[in-house]
Amino acid sequence: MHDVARLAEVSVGTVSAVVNDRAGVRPRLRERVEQAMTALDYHPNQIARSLKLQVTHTIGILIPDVTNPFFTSLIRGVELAGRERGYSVILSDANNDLQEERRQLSILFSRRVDGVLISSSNYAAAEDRLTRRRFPIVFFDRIPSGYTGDAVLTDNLQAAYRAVHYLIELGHRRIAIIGVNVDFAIVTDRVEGYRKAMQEAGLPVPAAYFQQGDFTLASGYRCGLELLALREPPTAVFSCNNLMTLGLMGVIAERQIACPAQISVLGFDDFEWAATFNPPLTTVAQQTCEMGRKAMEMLLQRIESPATEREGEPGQVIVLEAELRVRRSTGPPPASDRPQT
Amino acid sequence: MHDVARLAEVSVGTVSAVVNDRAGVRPRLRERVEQAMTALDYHPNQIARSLKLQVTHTIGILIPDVTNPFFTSLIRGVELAGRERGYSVILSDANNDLQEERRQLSILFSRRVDGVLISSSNYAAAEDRLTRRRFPIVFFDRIPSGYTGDAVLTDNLQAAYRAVHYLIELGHRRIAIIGVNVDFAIVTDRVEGYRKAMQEAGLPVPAAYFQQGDFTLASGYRCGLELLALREPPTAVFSCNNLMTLGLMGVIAERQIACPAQISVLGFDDFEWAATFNPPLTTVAQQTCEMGRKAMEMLLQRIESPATEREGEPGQVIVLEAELRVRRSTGPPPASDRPQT
DNA sequence: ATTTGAAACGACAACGTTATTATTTTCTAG
DNA sequence: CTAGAAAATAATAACGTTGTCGTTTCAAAT
Repeated sequence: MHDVARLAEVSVGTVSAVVNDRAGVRPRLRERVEQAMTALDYHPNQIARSLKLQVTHTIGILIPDVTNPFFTSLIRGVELAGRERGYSVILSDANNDLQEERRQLSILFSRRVDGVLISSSNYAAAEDRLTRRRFPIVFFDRIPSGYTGDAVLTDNLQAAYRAVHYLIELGHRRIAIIGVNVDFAIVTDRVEGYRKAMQEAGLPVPAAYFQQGDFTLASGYRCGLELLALREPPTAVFSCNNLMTLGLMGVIAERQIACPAQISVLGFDDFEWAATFNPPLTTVAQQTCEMGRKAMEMLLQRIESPATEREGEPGQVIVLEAELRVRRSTGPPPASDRPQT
Repeated sequence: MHDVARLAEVSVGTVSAVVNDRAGVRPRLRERVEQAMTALDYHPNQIARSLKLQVTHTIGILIPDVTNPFFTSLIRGVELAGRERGYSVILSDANNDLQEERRQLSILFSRRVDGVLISSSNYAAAEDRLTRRRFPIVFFDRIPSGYTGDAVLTDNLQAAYRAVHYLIELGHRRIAIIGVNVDFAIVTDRVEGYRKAMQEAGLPVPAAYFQQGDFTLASGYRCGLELLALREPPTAVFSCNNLMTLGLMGVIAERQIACPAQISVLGFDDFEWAATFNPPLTTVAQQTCEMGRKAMEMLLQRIESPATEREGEPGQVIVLEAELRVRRSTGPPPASDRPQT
């Protein structure tokens, strides 16, 4: 900057003024400065600027698994929204590890990110340090129960309810679910939606139809195995996340069980190639990219509103609708299992 | 830091010394400082530190598409390697857009990242500004032809050659390829491997068997459509990337063509659920996570070696082997198409 | 021409660190 | 005990910006 100032024969203050295009610098000078900048290939040092301004225009995003397509689609939304307003994003993959999540959070804080977006592997980690300080933070998707701050999530209960209801309407009576044994609304609500739909239809839910995975493909495979080994296997399965659905489809293909003829599969989470799967998967599609976008916008709004305003405000929650995408992994149950009418 | 110093009744210099645990501070004082730090919940300001040290311990990674599983797996490797050495990563998704790539690169530079990892959508953008300055940069995967600096990539030619050779050994004679019309070694080498295998076997490659996609699922679908519409459709298809393979599988399932009985499919790029696909996909598996890791390590090595050393050194290139994972989307051609022996 | 008010510009102190230099304390040996 | 060396601590100038506050320049009005 000093070099630019010297070359253009102005003071550094003036250079700063043209960089941030503040009013009050005469066209002639401005031009001279701009020429000097390109001549020297000068790029303002954002680090120095951050130090001075106490603002980094950087946010951190902390997710449990970068390789999960749900999150990558979401990241795209975050990036897009951030880019429009000049924010960069530091990516942290907690790898489903609590310790790691806490450590990453601490690093982000040290780097003075202006805020963080988080899909938690765990609640406490985020809560203790950041929210207590009224640090701008918004949770999305995996929101721990009991959290009352800013968040954006899908209407999981309603979405699950409708999905299972659809299966019931197709004539299924023996419907299993693959859930996850953690205390996130994302899971409990989906299970609740399932229960509600089943209960309304007067359908029983034997304990064996209630499987617990852990979000991974392998666990979906394992649960599928259990379900198919049952004396009375389900005619439809509702799987609570994308990777578990894929695992389940793995067993089904392996055992050469006809889908949907013998068993219907309906999975939560859509992804680009769900439609080219064989059979094309019926899914509950969340607005992933939109979720990322909304979460980012919410965060930026918090960041850019003065701290005093933040103080009193209650947590804001955005709920997105999900869409049932009927493809060909669901169909009526086998004739022998149809309810007599 | 001043507060900590005041509370511990020492100078800021001493606090700095204990934070960076430099030698020469007596145990008694050190303890007092540490107590003060925890009492005030002090976290060193990395921004100020970066400004002073002229080093950010941050690298940028620029990729063409975050939602592509190939890249996400790679990102994981990058993160892992970075974490071990205290580096954070700023993610930039160029979205396959040249303009955007250039802009993002400029932003990364302004943020004074210590280096960048890039899988290019385009060559010139990266070249002009960064490499000319001997800025630490390593390319991976999508490396523009003509680039001579640091890079890590798969032995694409060999991998493609072996894949196609495998198809030929199965008895296929009419083998098509879905490539991409860009000047990246990643593509040209795969095509070259295909050609080499075909030529060696004395097999013809009609122009119609040579399709051009653009890395996307939709393009794979489109190319598949073209191939199947041929008067003499291929009995096997070699697809040059994961999304195009998925698109191709889409058409095949839609048209109810038996795979592998009627047509074999072999795709470049493996992914977690390729094995649970129906049929399980035969793929060429690159060491994605390892590629990320290696690229990061190479970059960090450049960064941490003094600039003078960097000057003369020629570009370093790491070549990784790929593995052919035979699953069930490939098999012998239909009986009518078998070569007479 | 001179005054006057506004608009342009420059000097300089921060921002939170680190590293160098200067100063004080502690220890060792005569 | 005290001189001297060695070790520990303090003071302070950077790092590259921004914004405040004087000071200068300019254009219009007298």
